[in-house]
Amino acid sequence: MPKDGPDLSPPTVLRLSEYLLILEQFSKENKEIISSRELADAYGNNASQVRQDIFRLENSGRLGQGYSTWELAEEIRRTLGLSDIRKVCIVGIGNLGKALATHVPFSDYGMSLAAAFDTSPNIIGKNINDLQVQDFTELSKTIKDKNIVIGAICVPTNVAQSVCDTLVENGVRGILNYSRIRLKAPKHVSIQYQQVICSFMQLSYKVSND
Amino acid sequence: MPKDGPDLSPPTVLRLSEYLLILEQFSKENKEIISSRELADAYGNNASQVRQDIFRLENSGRLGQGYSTWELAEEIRRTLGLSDIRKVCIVGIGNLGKALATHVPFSDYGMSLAAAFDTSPNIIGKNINDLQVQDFTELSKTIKDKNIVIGAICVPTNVAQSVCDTLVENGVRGILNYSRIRLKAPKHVSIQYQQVICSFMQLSYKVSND
DNA sequence: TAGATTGTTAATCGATTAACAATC
DNA sequence: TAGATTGTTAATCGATTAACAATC
Repeated sequence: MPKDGPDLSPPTVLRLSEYLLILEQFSKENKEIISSRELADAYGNNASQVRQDIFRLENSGRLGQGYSTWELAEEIRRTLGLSDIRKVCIVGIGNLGKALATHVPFSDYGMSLAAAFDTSPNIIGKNINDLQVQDFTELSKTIKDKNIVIGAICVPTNVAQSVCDTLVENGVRGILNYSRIRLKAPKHVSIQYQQVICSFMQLSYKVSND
Repeated sequence: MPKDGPDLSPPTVLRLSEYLLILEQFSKENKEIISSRELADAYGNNASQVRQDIFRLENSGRLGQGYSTWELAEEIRRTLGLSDIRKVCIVGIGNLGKALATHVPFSDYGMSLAAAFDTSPNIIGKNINDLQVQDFTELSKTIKDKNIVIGAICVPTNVAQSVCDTLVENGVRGILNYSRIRLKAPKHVSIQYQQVICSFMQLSYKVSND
């Protein structure tokens, strides 16, 4: 029983987060029990991998009976650290930042968008979802006061590194980077790259080769 | 010498596309030669993996001398199918679609944004980067006429599947999905999921566990 | 030349898939 | 009960890392 300590592999963590969206869907359709096979069909992998992923959780289904949609979702949430509402900020409220702020369902998944920053006077003070866009100069204070640990960088490439530095200085440990440069940050900081152009390139390769 | 046929693993394809951004950077700084070590340092992996990735390409560097920044970039582009300009469309020109249309540097990486669609009369006819947003009803004809093979879905979740179906019917074989549902499509169609909330969840896990 | 660096094979590591007893 | 399904170990597969001869 080597089942303790949180040490899920990155692919497993990614899939768990994606299962959560699917479980949400099933939940809405009032499906209370789901089997590894059904989840696999919805996801596009196989039942064995689903069970292997769920096996890593602290506890899970009922032997021989499938998983309770609700309990499984709850357990995934807990494992991903979403039980206590995690606070997030967005830096740079252009089209992209605005899109994230308005369309990402933070509150459905144990997070809350706690602050948004920009430097443009046209944007500062505007409201997005009951949240007022703040001046970038207030970033340090706000992040510390509100205990924000995750930040999305949606600023132009040339200022991305300096925004990253400021975030890190003030205690942010998870960064979603939409700029096109590779950021330098201390090892304790996790960076997720969202380089849209790279996704298009991957598609180009696939389209060329089958 | 088992070096033919295009059969790069997904992680390798992803990294190659990311190397390309880095090479671009070095190129701008007039660095003409780059070693596997330098590239690895910039990327954040190790020289061995860089060489292994490049080894998969048809040809590459000069033994003992490093890689020509320009030639390597060109070879990656070729391998990813970006030599002949690949045409792309975006469906749904809300904040997100607008952000992609304006900020993704398609033309720097062998692609071209050839069409954009929406259903709202407020948006149809507007110009983005010399491109006029078209009525969604023109999608089928336009995609076929212009030979568009890649599409980004930036529409609300409830219509995403039907947009996907229309794209596939008209010959699109690569889809970037920004909606929150899992799309059903024939096997010859590649789908890349860009579920932003999942990226945030992955960060949450990392932030919780180190 | 000697030091640096690639191309390429081999070794290691990790992730996926298969299998099946235990359970409901 | 019999059929379905999980939990978990073992087997397979693939990706990363190490090593080093060949080359400049």
